[in-house]
Amino acid sequence: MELAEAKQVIERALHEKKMLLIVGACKAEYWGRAASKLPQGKRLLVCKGDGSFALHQNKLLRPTNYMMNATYSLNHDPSKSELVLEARKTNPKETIKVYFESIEHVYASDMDLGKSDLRLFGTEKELSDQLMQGLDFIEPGLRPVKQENPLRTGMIDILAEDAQGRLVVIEVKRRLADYDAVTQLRRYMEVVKKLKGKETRGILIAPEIRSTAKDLLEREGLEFYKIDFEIGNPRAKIKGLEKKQKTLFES
Amino acid sequence: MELAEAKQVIERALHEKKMLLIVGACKAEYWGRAASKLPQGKRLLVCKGDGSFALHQNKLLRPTNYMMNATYSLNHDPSKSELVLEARKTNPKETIKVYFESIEHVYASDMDLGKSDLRLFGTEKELSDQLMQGLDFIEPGLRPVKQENPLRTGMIDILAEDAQGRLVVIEVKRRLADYDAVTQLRRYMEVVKKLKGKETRGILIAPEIRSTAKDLLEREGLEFYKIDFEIGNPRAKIKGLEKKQKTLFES
DNA sequence: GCTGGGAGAGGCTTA
DNA sequence: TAAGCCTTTCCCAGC
Repeated sequence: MELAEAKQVIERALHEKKMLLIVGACKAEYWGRAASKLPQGKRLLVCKGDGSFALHQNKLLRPTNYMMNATYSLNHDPSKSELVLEARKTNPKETIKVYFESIEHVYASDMDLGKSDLRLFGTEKELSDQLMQGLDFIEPGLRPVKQENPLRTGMIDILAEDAQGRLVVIEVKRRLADYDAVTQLRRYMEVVKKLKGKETRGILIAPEIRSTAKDLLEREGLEFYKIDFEIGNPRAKIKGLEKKQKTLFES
Repeated sequence: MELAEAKQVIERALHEKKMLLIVGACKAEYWGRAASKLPQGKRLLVCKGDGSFALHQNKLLRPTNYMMNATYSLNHDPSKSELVLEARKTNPKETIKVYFESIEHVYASDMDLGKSDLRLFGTEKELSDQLMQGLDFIEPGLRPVKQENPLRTGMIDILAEDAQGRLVVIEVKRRLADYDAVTQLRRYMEVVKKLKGKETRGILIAPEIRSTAKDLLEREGLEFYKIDFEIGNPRAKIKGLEKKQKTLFES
């Protein structure tokens, strides 16, 4: 395809905020939060109606170069037989230059910008909501008190109270809990204990826990419950639960 | 475009590991680590040669649905006038089904899978390499001992020794350091202190630090140096440095 | 607009 | 494979 011809199509597509696809041989340079150089090669460039810019190779999910809220300038230098697309943005200031040596394919589609209409199920918030409905299945008399309790240094997922009137800090993870999850829980537990000046427990609820994280958790006298939840529609359904070690306060 | 015709092109492209682009009206369902439903709408589907699958709307950088290492099955039900592309993978087990009602455009390009040929500058590793060249500009007599020192629970970016022979654990961040960066540093510092049984310092080097993180850092007696570096080619250049509070061991 | 934190994070490296 | 961690993380919700 002639570069001059491609330029026409591209300019029009960008102006009309269409979904623009370009397949061609190019090199690219990026300067902004970091910097990068991409040598010559055949690539796919996708420019979306909202100013999203993504240059893809034929592997991996993520683009090699990308930009949000880009504004474009397009320049064709016939003497160098090169079509240069420059994407810019401010805050932070970034630039990507794509130098097309040849263009194999251009396609522009009038696609609705629409709102994000994806409905996602099985998020951490959903799981937390479900737990707020009741915690008796974990332990009789354990009842949720407050969800998303803000502390200076983070947010307690669920604050609860057990049958003995002790405060229970609950940290929820929708997937493999790691070292950070446990240090988070410990931190919140310590804050609450200091704040309220009474015995406080810390419970981590997750489908799984990393071994090193489990070690720390046990050393700190925190509790872990393995939760088995079904990703459902419209909400996560808790299928099972398994206690992984004794409570500090159990004999 | 006829669905039956599209099916031929798509099947061939997938088999030949070409970069495949499909623009069409579809709905989609995902089931795996979470679950999602995407109602009818015009979208772009990109299937790459390495099995990367991404369904894009005309906004945002990230796809609404995606999968790595997908294997495909394609089915055309003429009675329902529907072309169904199913992407599957195991570990974890995931499925995406895309139901095409109509297809506006299909394009397949024989694009090299190649190796990742992007050269990126201004990474943390680069910054760390630069610091390994010498730390005298931070403090006279401070010298790097080891880079990327592995611990059971993580990696020390730089282990150094100061003029007094004390071990210094250095954590480097290329951008705003957060609470986690400080807990990381504290963890490594504690491990080293216990291991070596002698006075140990912990230094965080970053262009900026979050206020809550700074609080923790100061409470823990750790040190923060604000680094000002220029993203260069081929390496980050350290332009300036500012000490943000006194060392524990200073009067 | 900036800030904080989750994500179906992705992707890389090493044990 | 699991663990740990960096990323031009992206993205959203809250302030």
